[in-house]
Amino acid sequence: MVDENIEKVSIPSLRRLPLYYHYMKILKKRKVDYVSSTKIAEKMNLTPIQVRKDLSITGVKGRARVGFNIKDALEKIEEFMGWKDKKDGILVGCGDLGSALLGYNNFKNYGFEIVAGFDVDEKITGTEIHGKRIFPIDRMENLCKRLHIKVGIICVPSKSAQKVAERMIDSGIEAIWNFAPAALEIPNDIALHQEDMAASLTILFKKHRKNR
Amino acid sequence: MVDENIEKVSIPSLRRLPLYYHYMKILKKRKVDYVSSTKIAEKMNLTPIQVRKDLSITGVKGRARVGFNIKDALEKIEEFMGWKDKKDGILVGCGDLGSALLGYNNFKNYGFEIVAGFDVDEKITGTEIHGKRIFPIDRMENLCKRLHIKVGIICVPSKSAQKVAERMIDSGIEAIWNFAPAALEIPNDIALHQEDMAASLTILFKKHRKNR
DNA sequence: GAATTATCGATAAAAAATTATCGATATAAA
DNA sequence: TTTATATCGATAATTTTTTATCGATAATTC
Repeated sequence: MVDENIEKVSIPSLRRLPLYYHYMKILKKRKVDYVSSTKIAEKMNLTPIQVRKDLSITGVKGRARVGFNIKDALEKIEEFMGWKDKKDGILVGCGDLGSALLGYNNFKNYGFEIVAGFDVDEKITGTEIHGKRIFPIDRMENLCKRLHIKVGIICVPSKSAQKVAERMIDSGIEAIWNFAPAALEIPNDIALHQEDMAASLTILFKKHRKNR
Repeated sequence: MVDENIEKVSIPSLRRLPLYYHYMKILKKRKVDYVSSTKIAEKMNLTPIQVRKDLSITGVKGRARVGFNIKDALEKIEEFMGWKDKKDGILVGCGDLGSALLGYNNFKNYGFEIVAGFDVDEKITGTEIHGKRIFPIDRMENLCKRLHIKVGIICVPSKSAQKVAERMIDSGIEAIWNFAPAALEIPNDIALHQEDMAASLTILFKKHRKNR
């Protein structure tokens, strides 16, 4: 059931589900057992209907007059979001942002782990950052293929991003998470998610303007 | 015209516009003068119609059989996205991610600048990170009010995020960019943009699954 | 110079996402 | 025990977003 639905869920829903999850995590810590869609919706300025609809896709069932069992809901969200499947990834470009991501502790909560970093800078290759070993880029293909790594994070400057992406694809990477402000040209069968600070900032400012 | 439309543009459009922008920036560097929606769409696996529609909201006009003048389009996108208006912000939580953002050079391309960082850790308050001064949190209200700062970035651990958000609001902050994996409860008139690694990762993996 | 073609932009159609309605149900109050 | 109420979940309506259609236009080819 989940396996059928995961293909049909909308991106906005995928962005909202983690919010419900974060909130329910807090409630669980406070020993709360149930929460209603009304309550959740209030907290995040959404409609209860939307919250119910989003939650329903995970397969969790609510109880009339009571709401959703928090333990169940957390479980179902984790399952649906695929956070229980372990996935390894590599990161290229160990500058400030790359290093920060290498040390980002929350990835493990979502089933993800960065197993190694790559960089061109010989001053850092051979060292460790946040406990992750950093290799020169020409080691990428071998390492990825050997460990069957399918996820790559790009944190290099824009002008090198395309080249790195191509190299990742040659290394067997099938999903690219791009933090460089660059429009990558990649084959249709490679998954790409663009993390765009420009877009984020603009969305924030747009909301701000609307509020005034 | 832009002022009317900015209220009506969809979030997905706002996420796509920077991609067109990045791509056209590259073309401009290569001395290309015109590009068609067909070409752009091809590069990023979209439809030409969607590209035209997105671009049209910025006010840029294309030429039949030729496409869009790149210089004009870049200009119009910058204007429409509000990247020409200068905005200052502060950042709370100068750990790995916070520090990386303090040193993120691209913000200035989008009219944004972080003018100061705040932290509880006395080992770093009083110092500078990437040239930005770091203050203890109790200085926030005074500084924000004095400099009329309206934008705040949260990079603290989840459990402190709500408290920091409230403190920001008390300090006059009107737009919050939250990097902590926490669902903030804030008044309706405060703009909030959640940067959620959990959501991003999941969207990436979902795309990946679909491709296989 | 006429025919062909690529592209735009306006409008229409289709698809997707959000919101509303309402009967069913479970708890609490009378 | 009965009544009132909060909530769910299914379905319907609405709104928003995406995609298709098509005439107009500008460059290219014949």
